[in-house]
Amino acid sequence: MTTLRARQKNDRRKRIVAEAKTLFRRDGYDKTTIENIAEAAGVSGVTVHNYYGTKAGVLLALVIENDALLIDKLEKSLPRDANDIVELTLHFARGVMDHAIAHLDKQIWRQVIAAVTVEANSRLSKAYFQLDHQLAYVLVQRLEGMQKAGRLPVDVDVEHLGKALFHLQNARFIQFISSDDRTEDEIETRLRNDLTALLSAGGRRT
Amino acid sequence: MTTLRARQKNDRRKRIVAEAKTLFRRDGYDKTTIENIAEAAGVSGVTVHNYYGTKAGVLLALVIENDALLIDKLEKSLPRDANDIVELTLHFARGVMDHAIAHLDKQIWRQVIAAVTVEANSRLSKAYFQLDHQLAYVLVQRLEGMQKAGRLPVDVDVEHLGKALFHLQNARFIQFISSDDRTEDEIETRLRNDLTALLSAGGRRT
DNA sequence: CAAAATTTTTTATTGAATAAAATTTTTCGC
DNA sequence: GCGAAAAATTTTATTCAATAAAAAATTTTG
Repeated sequence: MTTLRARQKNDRRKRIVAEAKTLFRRDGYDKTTIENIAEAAGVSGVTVHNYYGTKAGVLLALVIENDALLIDKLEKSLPRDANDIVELTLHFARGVMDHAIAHLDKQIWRQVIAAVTVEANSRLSKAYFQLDHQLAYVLVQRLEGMQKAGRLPVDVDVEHLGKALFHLQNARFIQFISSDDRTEDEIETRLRNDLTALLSAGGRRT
Repeated sequence: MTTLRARQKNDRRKRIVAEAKTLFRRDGYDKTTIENIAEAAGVSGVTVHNYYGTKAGVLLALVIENDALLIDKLEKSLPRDANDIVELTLHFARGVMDHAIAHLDKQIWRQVIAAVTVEANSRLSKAYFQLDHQLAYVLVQRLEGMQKAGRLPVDVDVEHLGKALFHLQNARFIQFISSDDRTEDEIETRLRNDLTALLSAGGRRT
């Protein structure tokens, strides 16, 4: 049995997040005030604070919703028969960037990254990192597939490899959003350079 | 000829940054107010704003000062005769973490990362990224040395490799400061795992 | 239906950030 | 050196995020 109280709370949460997304997209993060969001959602400003702690908290909540979709999307779109690590990772990186830009602009993504860093121990940040982890695992799974198909040396630890690739991709993603005029192509090139350099540096296989 | 005005301005800058460092370290970032800093430095709060824009701006200014020292330190301490990439990078990472912790605590470093992300286009953030770039180049130089000494395949692009290694190290550094109880050893292990996985995944050299 | 429990709203305060006006200090030509 | 002009700081005022405590409203439960 869901009590009335629980349902109302849920409704308010939904309204707050939905209205926040609309306002953030329309007016930008800075120009949207907590009061604006509260008014649009039909609650008081303090209630927004009670629910999400900070303005960035509201932002994180909506990003987390969207990112859950990204995982599904990547799980479907990431090729299972990739020939090499580079192409796999670049495909992954494209998926992440496309998805990000489709939902929020760079200025707002910078706020997201800042928020999960400063409030790294908050409930919402942990949820965010949890999703990052799942995202990295999509990559790990594909690498396992490649290893089984003999396209990757058997002595490679695919879990470590997947996480490393994810980190690299993430670093470049942050670079992508950190400047308004850095293009996806530019970032793709850099990531490709990272990967080819690293992979070619291993050398001397027996 | 340095005018009196220029000298006074310089003095004020120095006082603000020095007092801010003392206060941030003693009371923490959040509990230190701009007014506290201003009072300690003998100026008005608005002057601090005029000089550095934001509280985070003051923090960045002092971090930039310290990071210049880090570059010198690493340039000296990073071994020129490293046998492999892994040991070189781990040494580098240690240097960065040790230096960071020696100057400010993790909570404050989180503010630094957040600040350079949100205000990615500000003067101070650009200066910060510039130092990051120089830092990465210390690594690049060592790699060049290794390549010349025949400890690295000649077809490896050391500039790309150095930047990639730096990014990876940086990602792990951010992870290091993101939780108060993550140790340097723990991070070293993770970075080692990243590197060995990536380097072993390259394979099939002719 | 009424008391108890829960939640939201109201009210108030602190501090960052920003802008404009007022004041002080330095500079520079004479 | 003096005084006007220029430059910088301080004062004053405002908006908004964040937080806390008290008050009010609503739901739950016996």
